[in-house]
Amino acid sequence: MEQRIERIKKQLHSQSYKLTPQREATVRVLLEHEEDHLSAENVYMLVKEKSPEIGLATVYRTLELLSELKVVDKINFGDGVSRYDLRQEGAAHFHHHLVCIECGSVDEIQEDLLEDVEKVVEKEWNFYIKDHRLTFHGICYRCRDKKEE
Amino acid sequence: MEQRIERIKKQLHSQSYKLTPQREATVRVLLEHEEDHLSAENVYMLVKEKSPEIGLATVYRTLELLSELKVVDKINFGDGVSRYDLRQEGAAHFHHHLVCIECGSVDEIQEDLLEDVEKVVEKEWNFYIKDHRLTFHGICYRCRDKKEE
DNA sequence: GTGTCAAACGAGAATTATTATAAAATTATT
DNA sequence: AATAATTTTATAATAATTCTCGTTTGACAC
Repeated sequence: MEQRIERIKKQLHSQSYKLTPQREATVRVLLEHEEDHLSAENVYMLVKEKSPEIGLATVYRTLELLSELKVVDKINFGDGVSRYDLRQEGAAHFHHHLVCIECGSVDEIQEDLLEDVEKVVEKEWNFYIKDHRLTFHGICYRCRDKKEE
Repeated sequence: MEQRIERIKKQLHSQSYKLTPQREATVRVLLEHEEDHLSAENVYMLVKEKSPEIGLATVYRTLELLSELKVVDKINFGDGVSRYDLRQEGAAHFHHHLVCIECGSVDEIQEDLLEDVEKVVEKEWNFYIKDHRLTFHGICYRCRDKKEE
């Protein structure tokens, strides 16, 4: 945890940004909820518990900044809210998501899976891929189990 | 064109919805701009040209309805606006997109490409896939050509 | 055709997420 | 400690979308 914060601090400094207490508090919340897909509002409320003086705009700016630095990914599942997801350190590519249309849960797939597809796209469409977003909508294992009962 | 409208009309009727003049005008705009990825505002302005009395809320309501019926897909490229895309008739799956980070163009890939990936996901994650969204971000062939000049 | 009733519409208000603004506070540096 | 630049706070502004509600329309029975 401390090491990751330290590395993020260095990353900020290398572009002459500061790791202010507000930014650190925000990063800590993201690290503590790595599994989740928090909205800006979610992050705001969680940060407020530890640092009640923080403003919503600061959280937005911090998330925007972290997004630019590729520390987090800003994603959108079509529910009108942006969600922010910590990138795995050293991950070349963005991970995928499984959104359950029954219970609304969002699971992550860290494996790449798209290598072959990307080769085809690069070749057939002459498109130089920098990043990708892949989301599956369907029914998760939990809801499937429930139905069998 | 007329046949597709006729089929959409039947689809609406089968769920006891009406194809009102406003709805028909909206569908016509979508058919005429099948290549594009129009926002609700875009659609509204185009429909207004032919049917100036139409209201913005009606366009939103119609797009929402068509989205429920799977006639259009509501997509979100992360620019804060929802876009609406006609589904290919009979297409089992939603098509993919290539978003160029230089010129902002959006191209479509109609081929499935994900069959193998989906098999893996269904099996390994025990997830029953109903639909998917796949978007690549990168540099399109037009911008690549430009750079070589 | 006319009456009826639910569905759909239009106009504008309301809501929600996000961004901009400006004054005050903080930070690193001298 | 003073300075200058960055960052924060609080609030206002904006933009996309949805809601409300009084009015209109369309489909069907008579």
